[in-house]
Amino acid sequence: MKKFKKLEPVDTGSLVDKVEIKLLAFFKDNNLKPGDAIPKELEFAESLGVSRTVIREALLRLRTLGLVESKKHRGMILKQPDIINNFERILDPTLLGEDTLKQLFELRLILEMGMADFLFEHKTQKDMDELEKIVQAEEATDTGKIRFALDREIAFHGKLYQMSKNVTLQGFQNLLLPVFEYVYMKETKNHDLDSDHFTGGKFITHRMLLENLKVGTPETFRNAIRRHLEPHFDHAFKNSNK
Amino acid sequence: MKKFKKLEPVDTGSLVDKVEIKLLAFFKDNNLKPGDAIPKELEFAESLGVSRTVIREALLRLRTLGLVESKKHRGMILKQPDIINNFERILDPTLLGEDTLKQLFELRLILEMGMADFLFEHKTQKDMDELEKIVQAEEATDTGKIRFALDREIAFHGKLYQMSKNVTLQGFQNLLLPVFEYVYMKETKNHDLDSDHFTGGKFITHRMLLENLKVGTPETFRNAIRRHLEPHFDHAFKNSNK
DNA sequence: TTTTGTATTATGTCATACATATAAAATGAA
DNA sequence: TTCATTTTATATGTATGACATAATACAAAA
Repeated sequence: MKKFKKLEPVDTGSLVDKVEIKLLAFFKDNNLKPGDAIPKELEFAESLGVSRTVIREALLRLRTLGLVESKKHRGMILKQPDIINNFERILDPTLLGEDTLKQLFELRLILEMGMADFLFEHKTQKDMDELEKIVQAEEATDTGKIRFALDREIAFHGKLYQMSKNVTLQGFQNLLLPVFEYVYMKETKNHDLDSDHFTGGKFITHRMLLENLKVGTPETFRNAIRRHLEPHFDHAFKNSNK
Repeated sequence: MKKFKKLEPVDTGSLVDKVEIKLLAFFKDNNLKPGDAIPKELEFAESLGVSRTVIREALLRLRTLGLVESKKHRGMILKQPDIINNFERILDPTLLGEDTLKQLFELRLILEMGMADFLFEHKTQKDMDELEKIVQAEEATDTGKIRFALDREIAFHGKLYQMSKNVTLQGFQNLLLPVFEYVYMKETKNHDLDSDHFTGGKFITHRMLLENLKVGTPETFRNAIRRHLEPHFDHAFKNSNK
C-alpha cells in the first residue's frame, strides 16, 4: 500500500461551537464581570458575520450554563454562573446509570468527611441550638421505621451542610439528596438492614456527633463521623470490590 | 375598596421553559435510557403545538447539559449526562466573582480532606510507584520558584484524586484546578510568601504524605494532609472573618 | 463483490416577520 | 416645575419557510 502524506481533517465543528468560543473570548478580552451588560444579538450577528439564529443558540448555551442572563426584552447581562442549579434539572436518579449514582454517593461521603474544619470554624450558638432541637426531636420519636430514619438523617446532616456556611456546598447537598435517598432506600431494602444499623446500635449517633461538635476538635469530629458513616462506607467499598 | 376574587397570576414562563419540562417528562414517562433515540424535532413541534424554534431551544438546553446528544443530521439520542465537562468552559476564574471563587476553593479543601478513605481503599502498587516518582522528581528540582512549586502541587494532588478511582471526583478536580491556580497565585503574590511556606519548612511535605499513605491509616493521613493544607485553611478562614 | 451514484432524511443555518415586555422619552395635568 | 400618564423605541421571544449538508440505505454499475 502506497504511503500518502497525512491529510489534516477539515474543521467539522458547527458554527455555534465557534461562536460560543468567540463569545467567551469576547467576555474575557473586555474584562467583563458579572452584572455587566453585553451587546445585543443582532450586533453580535453582524460583527461575527453569522445569522441571529447562530448567535442565539450560542448565547442560549451560555444561558443554560448560567453565565449570562437575559432580561426579557431588554438585553442580556453577564451572570455569576450558578453551578449547582443546572445540575438539578438533569440529576434525576432514574435517568442516571448505576456507576454515576455510585460515584455521586461516594462524593457525598467525601464531602461530609471533609467539612469538619469548616463546621468548627463557622458554627454559631444559634446553629448549635437548632442542631440540639433536631437531635431532641429525633430522640423523642419512635425509632425503627426506616422512612422516618431517613427523614432524620436528612434533617441532621442537612443542618451540618448549612453550618459550613458554604452555599456552594449546600447546593451540592441538595443536589445529591435525591441520589442519597435513592441509594439509601436501596441499601436498606436490598440487605434487609434494620434502621438501628444506621442510627444506633454500635455506631455513633447524632447525639454523640453533636456532643463532639460542642467539646471536640475537627480531628475528633472527623473520626466520629467516619464511624457514623461506617455502614455507608462499607456499602461503597463492598460494591467496589465485586 | 371592593373585594375581588383572587386572580391567579398568569403563567409568565417562556414557552421554552414549558417545553423543556414536557420533554423531560416525556423521557421519564417513556422510561428512556441513555442510548435510546428520541423523536425528531418536527415531530415534537407538531405534537406539542409549537414551532420548531422552541423545540430546538429546549433541546439545545438539554444538549448543553449533556442529557441529549445530537448525531448530526441523523437524529438525537439520550445520553448519560456528563455533569462536569460542560462547566469547564465557563468556570473561568476571571469571569467569576470573589465569593464564588472563595467557595470553590473551600470546596477543594473539603474534597482533599474527605477522600482519605477512598485512597486507602483503592490504592494500588502502581499508583504508589507513580506517586513515588512524582515526589522524587520534585525533590530533585530546585525549590523556591513559585511557578514550579505550583506545577508540583498539581502533579501530586492530581495523582491523589486519580487514586480515588472516582471519575466524578477527578472531573471535579479538573474543574476546580483553574480556580486553585488562580487563588494560589494570588495568595503567594499578595502575602509575599516564599514557596517554603507551602512545600517545606514546618509543614508536612509531599514526601511525608506519601510515607503516610504507605504505612498509615485513613485517620493518620487525614491529620497529615490537614497540616499540609494548613496555609490554605488559614487563608480561607482569615478571609471569612473580615 | 465492491464501488459508485442517488434518494431520503434530520439537523444546521439563514432570512424575515411579528408579538410583547420593558425602559426611556414624551406628553399632559396639577 | 413636578408628578403621573401615555407613547415610543428597542431587544428578546416566537413563528414560519427555505435551503444546505451530512449520514444512511439502497440501487446501479463495474
